[in-house]
Amino acid sequence: MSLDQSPISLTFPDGNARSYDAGVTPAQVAADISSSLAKKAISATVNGQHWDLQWPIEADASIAIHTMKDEEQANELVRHDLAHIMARAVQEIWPDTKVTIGPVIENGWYYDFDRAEPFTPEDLGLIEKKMKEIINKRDPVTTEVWDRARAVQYYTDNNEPYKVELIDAIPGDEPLRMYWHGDWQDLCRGPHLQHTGQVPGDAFKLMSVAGAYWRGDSNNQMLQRIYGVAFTSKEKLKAHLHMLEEAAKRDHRKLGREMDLFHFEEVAPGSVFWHPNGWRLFQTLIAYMRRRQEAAGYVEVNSPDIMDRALWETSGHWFNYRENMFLAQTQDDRDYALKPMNCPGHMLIYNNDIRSYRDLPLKIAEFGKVHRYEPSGALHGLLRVRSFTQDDAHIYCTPEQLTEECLKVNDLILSIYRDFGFDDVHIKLSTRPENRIGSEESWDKSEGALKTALEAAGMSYTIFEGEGAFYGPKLEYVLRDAIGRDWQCGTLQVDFNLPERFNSTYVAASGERLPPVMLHRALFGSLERFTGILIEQFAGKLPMWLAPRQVVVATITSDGDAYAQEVVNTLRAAGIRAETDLRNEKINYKVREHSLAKVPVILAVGHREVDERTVSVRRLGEKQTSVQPLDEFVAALIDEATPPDLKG
RNA sequence: GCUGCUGUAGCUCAGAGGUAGAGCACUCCCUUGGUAAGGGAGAGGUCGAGAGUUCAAUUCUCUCCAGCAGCACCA
Repeated sequence: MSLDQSPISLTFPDGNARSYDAGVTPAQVAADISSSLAKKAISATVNGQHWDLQWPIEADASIAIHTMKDEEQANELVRHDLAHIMARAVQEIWPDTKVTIGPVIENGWYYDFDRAEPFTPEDLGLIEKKMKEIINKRDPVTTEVWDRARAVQYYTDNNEPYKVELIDAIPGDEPLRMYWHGDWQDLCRGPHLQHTGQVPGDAFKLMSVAGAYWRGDSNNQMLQRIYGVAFTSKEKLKAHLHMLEEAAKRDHRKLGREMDLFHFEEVAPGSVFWHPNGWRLFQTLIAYMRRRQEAAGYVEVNSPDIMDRALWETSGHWFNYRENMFLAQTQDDRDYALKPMNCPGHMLIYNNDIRSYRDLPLKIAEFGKVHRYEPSGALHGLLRVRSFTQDDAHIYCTPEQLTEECLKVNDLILSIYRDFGFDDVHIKLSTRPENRIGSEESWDKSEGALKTALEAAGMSYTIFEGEGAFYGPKLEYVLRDAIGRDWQCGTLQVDFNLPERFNSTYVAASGERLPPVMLHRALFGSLERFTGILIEQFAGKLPMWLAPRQVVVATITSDGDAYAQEVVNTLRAAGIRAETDLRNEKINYKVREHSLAKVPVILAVGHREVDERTVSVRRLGEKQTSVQPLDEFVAALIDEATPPDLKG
């Protein structure tokens, strides 16, 4: 762009600077340093911006030249180039396919196509083969800047309507960048590699085809999306594929069957049939939460599952969420609905008495089961269901108490997550959505209260504009699990609206009747979902205090039956969840079966144990065993099985 | 809800236009065996549901239901 050829100074990461003519490209700079760097270079960072080797530099700048050793830049370029190479491969095989967009994502990329015929799994093999051919051609990547009119004309002529639409959506009037790999061309921000041969041909894999809406909008046409994963080396690809296999082994749906925790039926899609083992785990969680909430000053209530339409009209659910509610038809000409939330019921409990400022904050908790008609495609094991139990609570307080109550909830949530080994928690703050009730003023206040509390607690958070609930903004607590996946669990919402809709008041010190502020909060969120998350977090190997069966006492021969029963009785008396296995099977068989079912402790008893009043202890996942006196073992296990909140 | 795929015994899966098979699990018998599958016998299926094509459908076609992956959704 610049006409003058005045020298500019480029500063390298080691602090040295060199002088070049304005308009020099990183490729020229690399060649100036060494011919081997010129070959190996993949891109540059110029003034902190990821920069194509072909882009000119017009002013003084800092510069770093990247090679494949720079993992972050290399991954981005490899994935981005593969997106283009895949699109080119697809269009070479099926020329009538229209291209749309193909961004880099975590571990890989995807590209969305419009093609009448669906891609089959076999097609993926064809495409992959073609991609490797393109890589082997080592086609140089070239780039030009076009003005919009030319770009629009080009795509119109080439029957690529999606690209035209994309250009129309790019704001302003800035020129557009075009990229070529051989003859194939795409509109693209860049940067890209020097040539297709810089992509490692053995470090990528096409993973799946699925539908995806054009521009993410379900009103738009559905396109076909092909996902790929790519890395800078074959070893890294293998490691990633291995990690996926490991994650699949943690799948709570699979473990739920193996551990005999729950199942689903066609007659109740999205609703759980809890088996004895699963229900024990579920109840252990509820008992824990009940203790924590009681200690934090909550009172527990229970409200009806089915309530009249009138209530849901008052709360606003009837107008905002009726599509997603289960309705109950009866012979008395009334419309009922299964509760999708507990809050309206709690409003009625609040309103059933005259509340004084002395009663506030009033913290009403309920392990209420709610029903929501979730879209069929959303259902996923325990993680997304149509009926679930919330550890729900509503805190009624004065405006003055609001920030402090938010802080208390925040502390409680973090403390509880730590008890389950979740130390890595981040927070999302979702603000007023388009569809909402209540005044701007009340939204200002409630969003402000959440921000103030977070800042007072020194918590960092990410804002999600327009993602709040229809009645108020919300905080969402997101856990990162053992293998780096994020799970949204707890939530805290401020609500000025429901108290107003229900005409709720409290008597202030002045004698005035004032509306309380209300907090909605859930810590586990959905008990069903949290159970699923725990199963995946621990890969089924639950900590002792959560394990539904903590001990199985397995006999080696039937001579040990009486003693085994005695051991179980002793354990049960000590509050341990223990069972006998007296079956006529070999100890190997029993050990295998209980190990697969993830029972944390197997006690084998044979002649020696009977004679010496000991147990042979085998821990889940350990090969060696240890023989211990029964009393000693029980004492140690009691300690280990004590829930974290009850430990001294 | 949308796109694609799938649905056969409790589980994991094979099969084929002529009303079905394996392994494990289950029941019984033998076996009393010291830390991840001892041996034998037996029982078990309207092949997801309904309709259509056909002499004949579990197999082919259509509709519905459910599941899986992704998208959209998630008060």
